[in-house]
Amino acid sequence: MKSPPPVDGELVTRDRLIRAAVTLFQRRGYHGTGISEILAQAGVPKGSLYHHFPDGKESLGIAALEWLTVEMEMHFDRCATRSVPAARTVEAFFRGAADWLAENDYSTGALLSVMAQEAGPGEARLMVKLEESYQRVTDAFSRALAASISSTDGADATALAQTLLAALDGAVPMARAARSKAPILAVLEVALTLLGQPGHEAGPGQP
Amino acid sequence: MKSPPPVDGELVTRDRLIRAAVTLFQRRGYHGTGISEILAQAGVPKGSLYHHFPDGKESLGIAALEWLTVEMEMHFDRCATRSVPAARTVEAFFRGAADWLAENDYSTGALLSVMAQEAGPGEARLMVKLEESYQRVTDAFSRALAASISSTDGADATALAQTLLAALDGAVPMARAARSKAPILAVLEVALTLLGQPGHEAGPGQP
DNA sequence: CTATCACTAGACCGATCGGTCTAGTGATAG
DNA sequence: CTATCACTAGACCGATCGGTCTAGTGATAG
Repeated sequence: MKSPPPVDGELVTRDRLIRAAVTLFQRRGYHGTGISEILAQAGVPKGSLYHHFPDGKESLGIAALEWLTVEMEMHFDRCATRSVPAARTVEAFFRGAADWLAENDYSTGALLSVMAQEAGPGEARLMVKLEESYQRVTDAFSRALAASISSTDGADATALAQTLLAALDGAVPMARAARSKAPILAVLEVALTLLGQPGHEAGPGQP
Repeated sequence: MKSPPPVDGELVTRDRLIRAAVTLFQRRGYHGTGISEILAQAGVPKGSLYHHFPDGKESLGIAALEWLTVEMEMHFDRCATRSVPAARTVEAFFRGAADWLAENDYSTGALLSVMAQEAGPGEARLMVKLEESYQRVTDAFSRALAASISSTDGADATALAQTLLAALDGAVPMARAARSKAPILAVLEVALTLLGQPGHEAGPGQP
């Protein structure tokens, strides 16, 4: 082994590719995004892509999913360790998505959801990764909820996390089509009634 | 004007194209489906496509959305006129989606949701149609729910319809990735608690 | 100073994309 | 019998797709 990564240099190019892939796949979907667009956005030549991802687009898709999954796991685990009340976790999650959509002119979307709907038998590895990612994100969300709901009602935290994640994933394209936060906020409102009234739960705030 | 449509002959080719487009867009998304695949599945030559849809793929996408929208409006309006209880409407809707997914080996998806996430500024007409379709489907669903819930809780029927539709649209790709009905059924379970307990509402059944 | 190696750079590839265009074909109107 | 018209059929188009391959380049190890 020669160059033990100069800490930059190795990761920078690879990471730029992943970040560009995440952004563009969210905007236009997996099949709707060309390799050349990713290259242009990342400012990287084609040779570098196939050096870092010898298996090409599908591997890049998998890396994009991994990146987003880790990002969400960290977010939810932060909520969990701070014992953020479930209602606040959900509200922040939904409002965050709505704001982020608005800031990007409603041109961005839910990565897992688009990719899961586009992937076919020709992208078997992508599909496997999608299953794993959904599982990990749901688990992390569920842990964040469980930290505060103990037993608010009969539904257990996993089913609740799955439902809320699905509701947001479904509301994002609605908001995108309507060019408005309204669908997400409407869904949030209903979701909060599911957790007991909006602001009524106590719980230690963030330090 | 010469041939006033022989009732068949005009519609058959056009409809075959639309049906093929719906099926394939659901499976692989809009950008993931090539014109040639649609042509092959419909058994129609290229010339016919551009005769019936001079504006090409985007028009076909719009026609596919219209077809699905009408289909869903009819379904929900049938529920409404028969005064099917809300819980039963929702249960049938979710279970129907789960069964249909399973029957198709989890290769099919939610048309509005995929297309809304893939459409960009280059497909402006598609985006406008998507907004309209979401609106009409939500309205029809909401009418079906309003027929029986009067005021079950504070949430009005429109917000509820929007939420349940979003939850299903989000659960479908989860089920697809997991190759299992479980995510849809879990979401259904939670949804039913939102409407009062699963089977507890009375209401005239179907004649 | 030299050999090695990770990585960059982009020319080039066949395949497929969505779309156009010309030549029929066959039923109808007169 | 003829002209018209909706429609079919598919050859053909340039552009772009994802992917390969060769030629560097520059830092490190010895």
